[in-house]
Amino acid sequence: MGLTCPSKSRPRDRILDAARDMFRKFGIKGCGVDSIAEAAGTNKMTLYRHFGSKDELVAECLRDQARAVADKWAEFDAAYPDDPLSQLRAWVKMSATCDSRGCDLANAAIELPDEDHPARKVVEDFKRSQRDRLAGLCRRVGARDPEMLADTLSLLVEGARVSRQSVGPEGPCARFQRVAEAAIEASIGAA
Amino acid sequence: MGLTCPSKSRPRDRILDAARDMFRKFGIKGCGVDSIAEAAGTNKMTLYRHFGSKDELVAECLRDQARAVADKWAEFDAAYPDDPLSQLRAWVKMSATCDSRGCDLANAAIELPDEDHPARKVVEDFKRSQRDRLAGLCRRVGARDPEMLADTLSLLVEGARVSRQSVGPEGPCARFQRVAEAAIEASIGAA
DNA sequence: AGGGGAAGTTACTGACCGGTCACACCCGCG
DNA sequence: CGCGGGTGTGACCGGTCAGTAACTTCCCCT
Repeated sequence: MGLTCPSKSRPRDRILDAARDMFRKFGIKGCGVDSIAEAAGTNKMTLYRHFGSKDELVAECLRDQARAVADKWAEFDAAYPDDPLSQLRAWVKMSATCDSRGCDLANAAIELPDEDHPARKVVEDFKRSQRDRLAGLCRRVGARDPEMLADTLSLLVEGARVSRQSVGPEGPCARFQRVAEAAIEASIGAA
Repeated sequence: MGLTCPSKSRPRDRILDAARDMFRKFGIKGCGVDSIAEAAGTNKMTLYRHFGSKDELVAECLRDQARAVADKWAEFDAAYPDDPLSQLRAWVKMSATCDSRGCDLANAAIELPDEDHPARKVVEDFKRSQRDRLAGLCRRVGARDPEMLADTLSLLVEGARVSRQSVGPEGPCARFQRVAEAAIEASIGAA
């Protein structure tokens, strides 16, 4: 069964986990495939047998995290069925209390300027679907201008995540939740 | 024999310019000192005589850009003396129409997770002073909650810049200016 | 004219990079 | 038993990295 134990799981999953951790700690370009394999308790050869290249490993890693976020949305939907406002608030709260290293997808886009990198498409698709999901909620919540609110929230959460990395958690991002909730309230209050 | 015509200026300035350009194009970790020196029409040795290390070059580069932004603020102050609202709007407009590769300072913070990197302090100081300047303007403009407005605008502009890199200029950042101006208006309208 | 500092040149170090190879191993399955 | 696929091992490739040394050449200033 799904033992969380160290190395009994499949190498592929361990590599993915280790890569995510190391990319976060040192940046994508900041760690080599050898160290990733070692951190995963395996070796470079096995890594290359599962992922054709480092670039592909990065892309798959990001796909994995995109899936995790999709699961979060599903959780919110299950927790507050037919209650888009609560879902929206839960999402804001989650975004406010998440890890200090920001959004790995956005970070990857910044760290990999090459438009042809396989990770770029993953990031773009993810961010777009993220905004669409948000816009759907804004519509269902009865916002005066749902598209506008969706973009506002998108910008705020993106800004909060990058601000936390550059000035720390005591900076502008400390007020993110209040600002975001005020934006929601203003948009549905004036309907 | 003057092959290197395009460069009459001092090597140090050329290196700084070339480094800025290349860091933007390929990322900081994405280009070596040798290529930077070559792009600057000089050589690695001269680069190392002016900047002790690549890390120091990065830091100096960012200090340079921080100075450029400070100059922008001075311009706004000169263009609209004693008119904080116009200054604020000019800053919003500038932030909306700036280059597509985002804020180099914030990008550096994301690309260099090591807290001890000399560039990190530069970024943190810059972002903090940036927010303070903004807060000062928000106060003078008579905003209901100046600190809140300053943080809102900080988050929005930071978000717009990173969003432009991950989803492109047609994404949420396209509505940045409208959102930001609405936030300003809401904050001074309700005074 | 000449002296000195700044700049250019070449070559080098040692480490590390992404990626590949050949080969030994282990373990479940028939 | 033997077979085969997934895994581990270590060596290896060519290239690039940051950083240094020793020497030459240029140009500005007195």
